[in-house]
Formats: sequence, C-alpha cells, structure tokens
Amino acid sequence: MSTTNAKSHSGNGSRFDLDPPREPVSAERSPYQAITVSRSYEQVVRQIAALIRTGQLRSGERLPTERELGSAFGVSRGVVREAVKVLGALGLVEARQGSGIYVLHDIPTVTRAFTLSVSPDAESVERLFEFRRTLEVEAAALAARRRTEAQLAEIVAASEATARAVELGDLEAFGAFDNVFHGAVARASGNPYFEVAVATARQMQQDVVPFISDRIGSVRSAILHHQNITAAIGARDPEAAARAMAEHIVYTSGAVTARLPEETPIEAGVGGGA
Amino acid sequence: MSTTNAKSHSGNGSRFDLDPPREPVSAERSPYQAITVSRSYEQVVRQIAALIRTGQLRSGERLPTERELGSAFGVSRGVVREAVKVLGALGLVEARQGSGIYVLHDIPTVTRAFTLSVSPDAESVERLFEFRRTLEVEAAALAARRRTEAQLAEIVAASEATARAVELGDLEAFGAFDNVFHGAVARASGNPYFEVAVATARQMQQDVVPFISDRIGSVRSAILHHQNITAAIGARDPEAAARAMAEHIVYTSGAVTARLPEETPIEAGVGGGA
DNA sequence: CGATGAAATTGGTCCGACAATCTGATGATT
DNA sequence: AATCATCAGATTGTCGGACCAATTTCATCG
Repeated sequence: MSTTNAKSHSGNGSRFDLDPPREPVSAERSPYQAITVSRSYEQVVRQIAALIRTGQLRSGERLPTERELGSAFGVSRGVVREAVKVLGALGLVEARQGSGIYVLHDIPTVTRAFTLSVSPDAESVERLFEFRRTLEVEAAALAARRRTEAQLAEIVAASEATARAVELGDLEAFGAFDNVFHGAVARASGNPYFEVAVATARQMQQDVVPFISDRIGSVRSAILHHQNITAAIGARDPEAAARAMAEHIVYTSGAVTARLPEETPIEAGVGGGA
Repeated sequence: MSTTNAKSHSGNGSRFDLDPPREPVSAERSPYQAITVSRSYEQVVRQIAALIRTGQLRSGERLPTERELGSAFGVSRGVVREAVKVLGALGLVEARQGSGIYVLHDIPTVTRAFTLSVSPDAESVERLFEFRRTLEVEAAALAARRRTEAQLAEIVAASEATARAVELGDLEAFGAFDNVFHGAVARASGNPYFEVAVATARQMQQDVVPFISDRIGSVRSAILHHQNITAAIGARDPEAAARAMAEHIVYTSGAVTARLPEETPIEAGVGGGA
C-alpha cells in the first residue's frame, strides 16, 4: 500500500494529488457486483482527463514533466507514462520527446488510437462522409430542438467567423472556425455522445484528407450553408436544420471527392465477406 | 538504433517480429510533409491489432507474456506494457494480473477509454439510446442497400439464434446473440465506421446498464423486430429496414428506461452552456 | 476424490541508467 | 545586424533489473 499514500510532496503540485482508494460506493443493484481494482494508471488518467475536461488545463498548455507528475501523484514514472499513452490514445494529450507533454483537445477523439488499430492506409473517404452525414444531420435536428440561447450564440458567432475568414481569404482560419461551428452544433444537441463522435469523425477525416478546402469557391457556398443551418437552429426547426446540414455535407463531400485520385467509386458489397 | 534490429530471437515468436522502420512512402502532395517518427510501442500496437483484426488471434485467446512479447518484438517490457495499455483502451485486449493478457473483441470499442475520461458516474441512458438509434437505423438502411448474400446469411443466423435463445428461456444467450445480430447488421452496412461506432455504443450501454433484458416479455417482441429487420434487409428495402430498426430501438429504450430509477426525464438544454 | 497449501507463473510497480530529441543561449561568421 | 554553428540543459524514449501482488498449477494430505 505504498501507491496511495498521499505524501505531501514538494513544488507546485497542488492540482495533482492521488485520490484515496475510492471504493465503489455507487448503488449496487445485486450482490457479488463485479469488483474492479483500480490500477494506478487509471486514477492518473481520470484526474488528468478531469482537469482537461473542466478547463483547468487548457489546449496547448504543457503538463508537468513525467517525473514531477510521478512524485505529485505518488507513483512511479512508468505508471505516469502508461497513463499518458492512454490519454494520447484519446487524443487529449501529446508527448513530444525532449520537450514535454501538451494538451491537444478538451474533448476526447480517438483518432490516433484508431489509426493505430484500423489500418495505416487510407480508407475510402466516401465512407467517412457517409458517417459524418448521419451524425451531423441528426445532431443539427437535435440542436434545433434543444439549443439554449447561449449555445445558439456560439453557433452564430462561429458561423460569422467562418464568413469573415473567407472574406479575408484565410483558408486556414476558415478550417479552424469550421471545426468550431460544427462542434458548437454538435454540443447544442445536448447529447455528449454526438459531440464526441462528431469531433472524432471530423478529426479522423482531417488526418486522412488534410487538403480539404483549398478552393475558395467551395468555401463560399459553405458559408451560405452555415447560415442556413444557423437560421434553422435559431428558428427551432429540426427538419430544416437537418435538410440544411445534409445539403452542406453532401456538397462538401462532392467537392472533396472530386479532387481525389480515382479510387473506390462507391461499389456495393464492401467488407470482403467470405 | 537498437530498437529496430530484427534480432533472430528464440522461441515461438514467428508471428511477433517488429517491422523495419517503414518510412512514409505515401503520395506527398506538398513538400515539407510532416514527418512522424514511429515510436516503438506504436509498432507493437499495430502488429498485435492487425493479428486480432485478421483473426489470427481470436477472442478469448491468451497472448504471450509481456516478457515473451518483449523478446519477440525486440523491445523492453516497458514498451510492451505501454502498447498493452493502448490496446486495452481500444477494448481489444484485457490484462489480468497473475493470469495473462487476453483478447476481448476483434473490432475496437473505445468504451473503457471513454469511461476513464468522460465521467465515472452514469450518464443519462436516454442519450445513449438516442445515439444508438441514429447509428443503427442508418446502418440498417445501408445494409439493405449493400448487403451481400453471405452477410444476409449471418444476419438470418443471428436472428434465428436470438429466437432460439428466447424459446429456451436463456436470457444470457439472448444478449450475446443480440449483440451478434446488431453487429452483423452494422457490418453489412459496408461502412467500417458504423461498425465500430455501433459496437462502441452498445458496449458502452452494457457497461452502464448491465441489466437490460431481464423480462421475458420484452425480448419476445425483440425477436419479432429482428425478423422484421432481417426481412427488410433481405428484400433490399432501405426504408422498411430503417423503420423496423427504429421501432425496435425505440421499443427497447422504453422497456429499459421504464425500469430505471427516476432520473433526468429528458429536459431540454443540457450541457451547462455559457 | 476433494481440500489444502506451497511453488511457479504473470501482470503491477518501482528504481536507476542511458539514448534521442528538443530548447534556448552563446558565440562565430558573413 | 543578421544568420548559422555549437553547446549545455531539459525532457521524453528505452532499457534492464528487482520486487510485490494476484493468479494458476500441482504435489500433498486427509
């Protein structure tokens, strides 16, 4: 029991203390509930993930060094490294050799973990757009039903930001605000699973196809779509929101895939079933 | 450069050899492409994940010990442990102290990683059903369009297996075959992203609500739903498949949430904006 | 034959050391 | 003055060994 003694360490580590062993006090519906001995690295993952989710660790910020985290949590450096690997698989942090550990996003996207497991070569981009369309269309409809005023304000602001970026011809800024816009719509759905899934799908696509909107023409129509989506969500019209989002993604899909090398048109019966 | 020399090790390690450093030979569209140094643990993850995905390592099978994997890959035990952590976050394997490392699923589900990062307490089950419904309804429609004969045979077999399990009153078997059925439908969609997302959502739900179908009445109607879904996919009727799947999930959702403690009815405006 | 307990196996954790890489400062060169 | 080369420090990446904790295996005993 040397792993959980909260030794009063030195330095700045006020935010990094390992909780007491926290036995499962939740409602136990039946006896013989599956006991789960919490590994040390899991508690480290929980705490750092909570700090990121609650905004106490911002995107881009650097974490303490592995050794400092180890002494702060009262665990060895190896445990910290294992926790960092899991956090990296969730897309929350990134470790750079010689530099440190940095926060990437504030909501988990399992992109990197998937690219390690699914396959190194590019899957068909068509499938990814199909997936995104399903998720984002429904998210837009839900957002039209449930959005709060604050969430609508976020969507409006992001939509205007994309328009401004296009006016300035800054395609990189457009891409960033485009992500903000779609993320805000997904968040306004009130369903965290949609939010995570949409962020994951978009991140995955940008890993595979990093050269999305290199033509100013396609982004011009994108800002019109954004305005339509925003208006429908503002009017609390789910059908219109779904229609506008579907139109947006289908159009974007066409613009992107037209610029791709000739591959896998659509072809029924994928999956190599024996 | 001691990490990548494929030393001719001893023992059984014919399937576990570290690939040569594999520089990115893909199409480079612009100069100054971002270089990515592949860490040792990533290559271990790739190889083991590939073995699981291709079926060379079956579900339930035990991997070699960490020490054996280390000598087989030519890396230290610490690297193997970091790789196992990532594979565990993907839901592919599970390490049991004193016993070994076992394969859990053959397709990645990020359940465990999410439960570490999102929150330990149970989210609203309603949101999870909403997410599942969106995914599985579209997957059923896609399956009706693209399914192969072999995939249809899988779906039919799984549907009949659930019916047989209900006849025998074996609810546990019903749950297992129910997972097989929905997984087969998702796979028949021809879109691997749907397959992974559906499996993840279902696994997540079963982690949160492990006591789903404890009433024989609700599962009886479930097998009727399965037959309707199967028939629609067999007839290549996307609309009917989507309708049948929606009815199935909405019904199941009602049956489950009715048995839940009074919590969070639906309530618009979640997410704590501002 | 079943129960018991010791021994072996295996993952979990800790520690120390070195290598590879990045960062920033310093100084030399143009 | 600006640019480049070099160096020292810091930090992650990897290695090897050691010990602990949980599990499994198996000989022993009742």
